[in-house]
Amino acid sequence: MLNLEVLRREPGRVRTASRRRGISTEFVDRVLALDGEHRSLLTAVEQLKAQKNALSAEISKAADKKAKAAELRPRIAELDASIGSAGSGIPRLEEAISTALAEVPNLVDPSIPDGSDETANREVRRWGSPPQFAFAPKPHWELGEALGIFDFERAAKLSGARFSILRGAGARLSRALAQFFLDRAARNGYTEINPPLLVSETTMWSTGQLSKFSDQMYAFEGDGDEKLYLIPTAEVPLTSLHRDEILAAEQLPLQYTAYTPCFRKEAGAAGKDTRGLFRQHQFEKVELVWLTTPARSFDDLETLTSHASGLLQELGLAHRTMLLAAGDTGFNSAKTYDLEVWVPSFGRYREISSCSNCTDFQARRSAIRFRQDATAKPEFVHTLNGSGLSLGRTLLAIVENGQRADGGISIPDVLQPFAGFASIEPDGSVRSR
RNA sequence: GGAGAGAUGGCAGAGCGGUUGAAUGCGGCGGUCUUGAAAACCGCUGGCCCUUCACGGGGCUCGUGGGUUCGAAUCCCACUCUCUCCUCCA
Repeated sequence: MLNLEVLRREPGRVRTASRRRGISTEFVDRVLALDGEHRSLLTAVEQLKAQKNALSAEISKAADKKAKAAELRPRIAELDASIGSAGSGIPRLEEAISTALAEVPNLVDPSIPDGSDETANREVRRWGSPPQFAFAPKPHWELGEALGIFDFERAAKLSGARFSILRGAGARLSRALAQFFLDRAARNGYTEINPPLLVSETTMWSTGQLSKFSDQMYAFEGDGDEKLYLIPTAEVPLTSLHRDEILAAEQLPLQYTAYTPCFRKEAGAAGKDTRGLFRQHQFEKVELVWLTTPARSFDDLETLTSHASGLLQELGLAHRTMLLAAGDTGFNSAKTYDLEVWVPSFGRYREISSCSNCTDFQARRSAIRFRQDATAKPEFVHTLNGSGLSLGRTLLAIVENGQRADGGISIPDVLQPFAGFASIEPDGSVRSR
């Protein structure tokens, strides 16, 4: 959520950032008008309340409280009436302001490129080069089905389109990836969390998934009247861990990681990436989250991105780092790097990780604050998140990039100790070195 | 699923319906003392919002939302959460 104060003080900055995202700036004047009205009513009501409180104090100090109360009652009743009429509009205004504000995306950082879509994204780094095959490479769904390590047909039988089954060496490889990613996360200072996969509406709202993206998520009836949502990413529970807390500056940065399934409806993605593992309703991911201070959050974003990129480097997968243009940057984010891995069947780089600095946007919604020192006023932390990495997409990249002429798969060296094998043979069996 | 207990400031823990935004202890910050530290002693120490250049002034806040009252942490109602016992269970 945007800071109302920034809107008041620097409406021009808000307009500029919104225009860069390609969204209407009409809300700026609307919110400012509502805010002005709200504040004048508030001041009026508070003055009346102060008068009333003064009269009550007079009663409490009087020798004969009953008599004093009787004497002042008519004046108090008058004040009550004024308070009621002056204050009646306040809840409506507050509601209108917060609803309007909650729908405005984060302000984009000045350092990111202009542009309304992904064609304007800027490539900032490239690592490795796509493998050259002496044969016609196959897509992972063909390889995987032939090897018996992926089964899309039976997955469709069980659950419908956009579900997958990993089998034998495929399932083991996926588990090895999780182990590898978590192992590296631990080395990089992340604390591993095993969070709930169903979270409350409040939690979804506070990380900015609601109310804008409810059509992307699976919802269930909870015990009370609050719905429960299946997490679309572990960013949600990890970022919310310290909701409504005031942290000490020495605690920061906090780095968390979690290996979880993620669930997305993929509404609006009809016809896109319909084959293979690329886009699924259920997938697994190791997520990396930081809670940090405003002073260092953009440096921390570079570190976080390098952690994700480092995994691809260790796996020997060619990839590039894209700085997203304003129009392609997500709702919560001020600045996002996407990592794109080379996928032979697409003949191009495809997203495998997205690392974002959400600045104070989620922290304000979630009330996650810190104190510079014991006497300082609490300020909002900055939250960062990135995938490190998506298991399905990494798996398909390994299979496609590691394929051999005979249809077998070579496993990256670094993964072999975790997997327990060095290759998958054409018959689906595994072989150590 | 059944029965009971509770929710107060960073923590622990008081609180006859009327200067109680809240005793007391611990913790934290500042000071005195000390070569330094500890101990001891003194002072300060929640959050949100409005207003003010500032000093300051004001409102809200004792799980949440209502109600009673001139006045509620204290009384009433509803909800949420936590804990204990029984039951069930991976």
